[in-house]
Amino acid sequence: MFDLDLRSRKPIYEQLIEKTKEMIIHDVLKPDEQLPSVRLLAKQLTINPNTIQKAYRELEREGYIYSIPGKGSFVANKKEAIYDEKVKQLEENILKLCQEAFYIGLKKEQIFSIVERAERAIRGGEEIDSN
Amino acid sequence: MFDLDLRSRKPIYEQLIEKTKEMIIHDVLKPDEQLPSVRLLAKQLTINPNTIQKAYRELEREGYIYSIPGKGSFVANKKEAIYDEKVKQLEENILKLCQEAFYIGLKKEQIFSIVERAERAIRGGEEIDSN
DNA sequence: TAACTGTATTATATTAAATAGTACAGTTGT
DNA sequence: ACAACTGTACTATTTAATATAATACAGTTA
Repeated sequence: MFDLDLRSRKPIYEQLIEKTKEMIIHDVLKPDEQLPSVRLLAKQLTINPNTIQKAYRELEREGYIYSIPGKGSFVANKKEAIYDEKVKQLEENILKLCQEAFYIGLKKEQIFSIVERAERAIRGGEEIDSN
Repeated sequence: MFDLDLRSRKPIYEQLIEKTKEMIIHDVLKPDEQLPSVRLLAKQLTINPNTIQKAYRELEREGYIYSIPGKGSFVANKKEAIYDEKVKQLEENILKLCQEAFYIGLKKEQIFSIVERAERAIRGGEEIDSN
């Protein structure tokens, strides 16, 4: 579930934050679903509980989860806000890359074909949604 | 010229590598043009010469520049190879982002409009090339 | 009450990044 | 020949971020 690369140059807590965000955005973790406790997850990942807590603290600060002392940590039900932010961020990144691509001479058609390739890659692995 | 953010969480030498690559790709630095010496650039950026050398060493390893002991460091004239690699890398990144975008529900038309916005942003600031 | 939960704190260890200093050999222009 | 450049190499040290370790406290749950 929370599989992360302990030998990466990227900090563990950052990886954990990213993975958790992804799972929330992709609805792998449902709203109000309980997350594993800091101690349990630390044991499972064989890392320190403080590292987990650091990640959870940041996730709560950004509104992805909420924590109740004594009860546990849960997925926030603010999917719209989070989703909108994610879309905005994606758009920014795509825009930036496309500008770079145009800047060094790629043509619009080349980028369109990449977009279509991405669509096929995704649509191929999912049931058709009829819209 | 080599303006970089000394307070970034990103290592200085990595920033320097990226900036230099950009300038080479964008032809701001021409083939066989001499780069500032490690000592001079270190003084200009008020950082340590070793940090510059680390960046130059990596740039040479990747084929972006070549260094001649006693003479200096120069921009490599392998633009085609570097360019091809850059294009490939850009395509990979765009593909990845588009897959992510499709995955969370964006439509092809939305991404196309982003691509076109990027094109306008670039074409607006350059003379038309007639192809 | 026992065993969970989140939270907080302090101290320590580890590692990467950056600095500092020195040295050696090749190049360049005077 | 000489002074002033160049790249390169090496060791030692400092700094900051990351991660660990060990506790502690309070609320929750069965």
